[in-house]
Amino acid sequence: MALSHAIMTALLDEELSGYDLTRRFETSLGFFWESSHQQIYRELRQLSERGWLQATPVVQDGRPDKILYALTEDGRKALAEWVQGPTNLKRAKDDLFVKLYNIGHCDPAPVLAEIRRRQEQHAARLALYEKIRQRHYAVPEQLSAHRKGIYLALAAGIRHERMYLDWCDEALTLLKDVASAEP
Amino acid sequence: MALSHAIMTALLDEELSGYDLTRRFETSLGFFWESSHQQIYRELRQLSERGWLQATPVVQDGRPDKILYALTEDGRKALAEWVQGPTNLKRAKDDLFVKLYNIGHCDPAPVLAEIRRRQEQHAARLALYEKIRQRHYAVPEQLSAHRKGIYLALAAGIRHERMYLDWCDEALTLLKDVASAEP
DNA sequence: CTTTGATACGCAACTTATTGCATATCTAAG
DNA sequence: CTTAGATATGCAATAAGTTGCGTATCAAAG
Repeated sequence: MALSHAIMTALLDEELSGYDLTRRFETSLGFFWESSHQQIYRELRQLSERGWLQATPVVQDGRPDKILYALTEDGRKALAEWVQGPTNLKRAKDDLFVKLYNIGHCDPAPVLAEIRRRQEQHAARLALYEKIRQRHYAVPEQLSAHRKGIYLALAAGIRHERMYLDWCDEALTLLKDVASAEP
Repeated sequence: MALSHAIMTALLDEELSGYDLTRRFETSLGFFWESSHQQIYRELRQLSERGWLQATPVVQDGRPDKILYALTEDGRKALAEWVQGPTNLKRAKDDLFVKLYNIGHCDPAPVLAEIRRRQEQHAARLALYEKIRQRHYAVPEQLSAHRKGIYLALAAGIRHERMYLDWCDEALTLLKDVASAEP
């Protein structure tokens, strides 16, 4: 159960609607945690039923009505307990690595192409993260505790993208003659 | 559907039982793809029903009987198609990053402790991967295409562990006064 | 006055993954 | 002789995630 905690984390200091949360999960928090709007809405309903969120319908003018969700005291307590509890480390589960095991049995060209695509994607992400860092987290030592936490998540993202790009270089160099040579 | 492809990949050049596969998923392939034996057995049954695997019961002497699974021609074709197809990139979904967002709202001590635990886990993994590299992949340029692929998965693992360890250092340094200061 | 697009919400069906439990056989150690 | 441990397989229940579809409202552009 982790999406629920990610949602509650997003609600730590603001009330948000399902739609707002969907936006959040496309940026910031979403850099580390993806989710579809369908699942977010379902999770929100379940969390309200469990008493961890307070739902407030808001009638709007000029746009469709919405439901704002706020973290309750119970929710805050449950979240704190989860943060305090143990975290189990999970493997990445990247399909590309499984595909790499198939080189030598399949045509390697599509795998090579995929690595090049990754190179672009990760370069784009890195650029985005770097920009955010420069704008909002230029001097990490001077940030509040809360923002240090967020900065560190961003820093992990930056390190990850750099690492991945370096790996792509290594992979493309090592495989450059494989592409044409073997079937 | 990716576990099924990981299983088929493991069966590329040997017949294995569910038990054997469970072992494989605790080492080698398992460094990048975790799975429980229950799920593996279920997947094996489904893949046999779909005709992608051929199941052969083997009566054993001295130990319990088993079922050996081999990749069929159809299975090989399906796997090749999957390798050729697009790969969608997935976010890591590490709970620890969500927890980082909670620093400043919760007691940060347990998060710090978790980062130290990660440091140990990743150091251990790195040592293991390095050992495997030294033993079997010392000169990557001279490997066959197939083993180059496996080596690159290992290389990604090594880079990942190193990157994570560096990040842990950064995090612990940045948070070292937060631990005592804020509630 | 119609289309496009953003906002706002959700159901249903399906697949995938996790957790807990259960059952055997045989070896080797004590 | 009994117990621990490796080998070998599985069911059932639950949780989590994905995919496809459906319903609205309203603004602004054409």
